[in-house]
Amino acid sequence: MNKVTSAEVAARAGVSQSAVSRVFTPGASASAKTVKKVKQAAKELGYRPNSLARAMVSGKSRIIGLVVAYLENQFYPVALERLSNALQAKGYHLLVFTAPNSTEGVDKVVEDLMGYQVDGIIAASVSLSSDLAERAQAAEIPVVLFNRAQKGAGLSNVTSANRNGARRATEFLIEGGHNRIAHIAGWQGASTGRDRQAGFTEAMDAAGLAPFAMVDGMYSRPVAMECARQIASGSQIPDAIFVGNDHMAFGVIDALRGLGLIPGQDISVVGYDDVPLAAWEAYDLTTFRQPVNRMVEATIDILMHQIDSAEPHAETIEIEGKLILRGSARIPQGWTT
Amino acid sequence: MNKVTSAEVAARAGVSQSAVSRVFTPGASASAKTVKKVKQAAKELGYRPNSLARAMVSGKSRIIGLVVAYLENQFYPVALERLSNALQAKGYHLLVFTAPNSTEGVDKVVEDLMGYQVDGIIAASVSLSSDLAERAQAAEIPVVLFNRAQKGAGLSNVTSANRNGARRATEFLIEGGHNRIAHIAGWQGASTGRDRQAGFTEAMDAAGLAPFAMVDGMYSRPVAMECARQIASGSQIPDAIFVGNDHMAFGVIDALRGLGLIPGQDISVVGYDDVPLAAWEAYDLTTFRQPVNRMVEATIDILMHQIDSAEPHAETIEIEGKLILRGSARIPQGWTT
DNA sequence: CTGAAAGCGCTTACAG
DNA sequence: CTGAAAGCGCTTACAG
Repeated sequence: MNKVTSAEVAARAGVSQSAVSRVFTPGASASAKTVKKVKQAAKELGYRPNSLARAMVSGKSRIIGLVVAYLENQFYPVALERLSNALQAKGYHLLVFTAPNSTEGVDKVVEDLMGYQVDGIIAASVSLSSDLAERAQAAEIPVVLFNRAQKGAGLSNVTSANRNGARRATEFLIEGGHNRIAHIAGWQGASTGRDRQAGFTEAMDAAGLAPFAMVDGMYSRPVAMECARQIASGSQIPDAIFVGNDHMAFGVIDALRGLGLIPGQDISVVGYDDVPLAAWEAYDLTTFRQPVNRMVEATIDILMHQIDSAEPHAETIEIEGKLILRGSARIPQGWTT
Repeated sequence: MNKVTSAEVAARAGVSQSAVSRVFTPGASASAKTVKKVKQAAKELGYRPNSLARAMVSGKSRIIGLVVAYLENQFYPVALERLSNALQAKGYHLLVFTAPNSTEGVDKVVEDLMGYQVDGIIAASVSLSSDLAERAQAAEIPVVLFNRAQKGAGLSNVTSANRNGARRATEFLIEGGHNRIAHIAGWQGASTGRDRQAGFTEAMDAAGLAPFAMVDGMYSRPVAMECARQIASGSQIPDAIFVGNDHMAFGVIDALRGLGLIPGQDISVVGYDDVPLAAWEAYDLTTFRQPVNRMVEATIDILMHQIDSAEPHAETIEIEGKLILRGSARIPQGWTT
């Protein structure tokens, strides 16, 4: 007994194939008697509706495509898990495609995804070519960029308020009395990297401070470690480093300790994201939290809304985060919040 | 222009719909002239074959279902990424279902998966009811348990040689001169937790040593931390702790440090997995490596083989790992490898 | 409420 | 090599 079909169930239950279909279609009408007979027969045969056939005729696959570049940064597995849970609760599932972090790579993968007739696409930490963005729109499949902004492509974006957040993190450092503040920035090829750097610069300018150093850490642990070593090895070293994300900040802390410097004491380190590891004692990282839960909710809201509405339009959502105080950075006198 | 179909391409190219299909079906025959006309028309229209329709008629969806319980333990995101990459290279994709770590929860999710006509299922770190295992077999869909063994259910298993590995890790500790060795075990409801504990016990017995303590850490960070505090707070404390996996070992190290103990100096800590974080300086964890790459390869081999073969049978693969020496545990004199 | 029938977009024998 | 036709397993008007 390989695949059981609705026709077989119908035969056994003594009803038409349409009746079986109705029993398994939410909202369709069937008498209590029919429902009972069909459910009974279905159970005996071990029948489940074929989701693929259903998708073909209804035009809705209830599959959402997720494109991710790398899961090394703990922020993404966390987001993936939340996304999957929330989507499952709504009867959707995630078809996962890993992609190289290049526009061509992502484009190829998104095309594949479109072939699967996904109802929507979430692209995490990657960008699409504008050509592909147009194709997706033509195919009427909603795309939302998660944790990445891309203006003008007609795509929806969900990010935290990166510029604000970075500004506030930097202000925290300034108020803490630091005045040799360096920034190991997020990848400048990504909106998050640029926006956070802009926020840093804004706060420094407002305080009349020049950055001690400002380099691109590429969202890479080894690169960030190397940057930290360079910055903190000279005759004069910074008294604080604002790092473009937690993943790099962990590397920076490791590098600093390797130099004999104690974060939170000799030098302050602040990250961005607040991944679970940031709270672990080994790092105890002060960081600006990106509210993953709310980012996930917003992403799903947009998707669901666009799937339902005939005339979808791109939305840009920025969610405010908050600074989480821990031990890796000196806390200003009387600092609240 | 919403969805472009093969019929539209056929009309434009001046050939039959079947011809279009053949051009896009690997291995089907079409003249160079036809191929050219069709490709041209397809490009103009932005046509891609509908994978769902293809799956329906061919009976192969080229989708593999992945069931995961939790992504907190870094071992799983790493495995997920490798799995996805390797599968993509073969033209398959991962439909991800998150499941509560209970048999009922997993069963429900696997049923959903079967509804999607997946070509195979990978269940990572979860178990299936034997009832469901039978249903999967009846439906002829191969299931492989990743990092979990379950005998007698007729399912394939891929694990590392957990018992051996744990024995070797424990022997390493014994040869290092430790004699008050505790074990904070992996969850005893899981084969990995039990097998590693068995390996620990085996080595201890062989050396004529009684465990200083042996408790179930449930693969949970907070539980493991609490265990470590209890074990290391008395008047006599262990000189070594073998921990059931890295994820717990990080918590154990944090707890120990909180007690003023320095891992690798005052007390040795050995983990199991060798996740990337184990190599980071903040933990510098000596651990027994589970070869993820080879586990992934084996998983995919089994799946591909069973998808192709008419009469598939369950396979059980155990892959040998190796001890990775770092700073969290004292190294025996003259220890090699 | 229910059944017969059309159709979703493909692949694949079957003739030619 | 190529086209006409059947069929994959469903949902959904359409009559009754």
